[in-house]
Amino acid sequence: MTVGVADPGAWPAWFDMCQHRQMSNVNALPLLEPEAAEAVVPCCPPLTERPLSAEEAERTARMFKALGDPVRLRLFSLVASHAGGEACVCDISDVGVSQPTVSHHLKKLKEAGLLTSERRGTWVYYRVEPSVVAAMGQMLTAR
Amino acid sequence: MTVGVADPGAWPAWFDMCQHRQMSNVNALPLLEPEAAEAVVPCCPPLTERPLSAEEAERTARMFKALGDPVRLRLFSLVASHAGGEACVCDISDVGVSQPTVSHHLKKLKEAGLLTSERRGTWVYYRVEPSVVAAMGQMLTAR
DNA sequence: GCAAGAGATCGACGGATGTCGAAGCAAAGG
DNA sequence: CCTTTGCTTCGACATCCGTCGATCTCTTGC
Repeated sequence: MTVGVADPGAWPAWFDMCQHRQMSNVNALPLLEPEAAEAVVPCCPPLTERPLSAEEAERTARMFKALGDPVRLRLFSLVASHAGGEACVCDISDVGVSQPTVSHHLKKLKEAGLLTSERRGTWVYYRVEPSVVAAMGQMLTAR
Repeated sequence: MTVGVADPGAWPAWFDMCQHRQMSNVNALPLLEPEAAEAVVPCCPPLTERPLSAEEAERTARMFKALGDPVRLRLFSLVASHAGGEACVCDISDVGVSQPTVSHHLKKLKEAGLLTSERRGTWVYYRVEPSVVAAMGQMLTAR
């Protein structure tokens, strides 16, 4: 079954916030209602739009930090570029560190919301969480 | 005068690679010659395109790591969103840490290539390096 | 039930990193 | 020249973090 984000309390709250639409009029009430056609999008506005609050920075930094390690970055790109959109740990374990270390880094990526995992039989498969990655990309948008 | 990236040997090589044009008409060629029409492209391909090599991961992780600290992220967004595209240190020093610490983090951001600095009179102004930020954004592209 | 294989967790260790106060340096005025 | 102001550098310290070997858990197959 799907394991998903390891720590359930890690970022559900902000992710909900991030799901809010943000267009012209931010009259967007968080609850009910069939959201207006367009953007549920950005969550996190471009970093150029306005200064981040301390809390926003805290949450967001966690995601960037997850990609701030060479081994994790390789693991992530291995998963992201793997055929079928997912990869078994055994498929990506050859990054020059021990197996416990690989496991450790995959856990970090999961906690940051960048990956999800699912056990199927003997193997555990990881896949990327596109919405979170997209949100990060948004923040680096030119304007 | 312009200080630019602190350590000149930090990432010049790969940055050259990253400078290659990529769109139809980003004809803004810094130097001589109209290279073949289209894409010499992204420098850093999307992370989903292919697994990163160890060296690529090393270089790239340095940039993401720079944004992997809450204080640095706030400083970066303060500079990025500041009127005029630049900010004096005194304009952005109110992030809850001591002034030496602010200076330390700005240095890190500079070393990562995300910011440049220039002294004008008594003040030092920081501004973002758009091409580097864009390159990071590229890597988080959906495909 | 038991052995084997795939991953996760634990505990330990060493090096990296964020933080501060103190001191240094540079420009601008007196 | 000396002071003030803005910022960087230095040294010290505590914490975080990446790494590993050993161990544990879970699943499969005999």
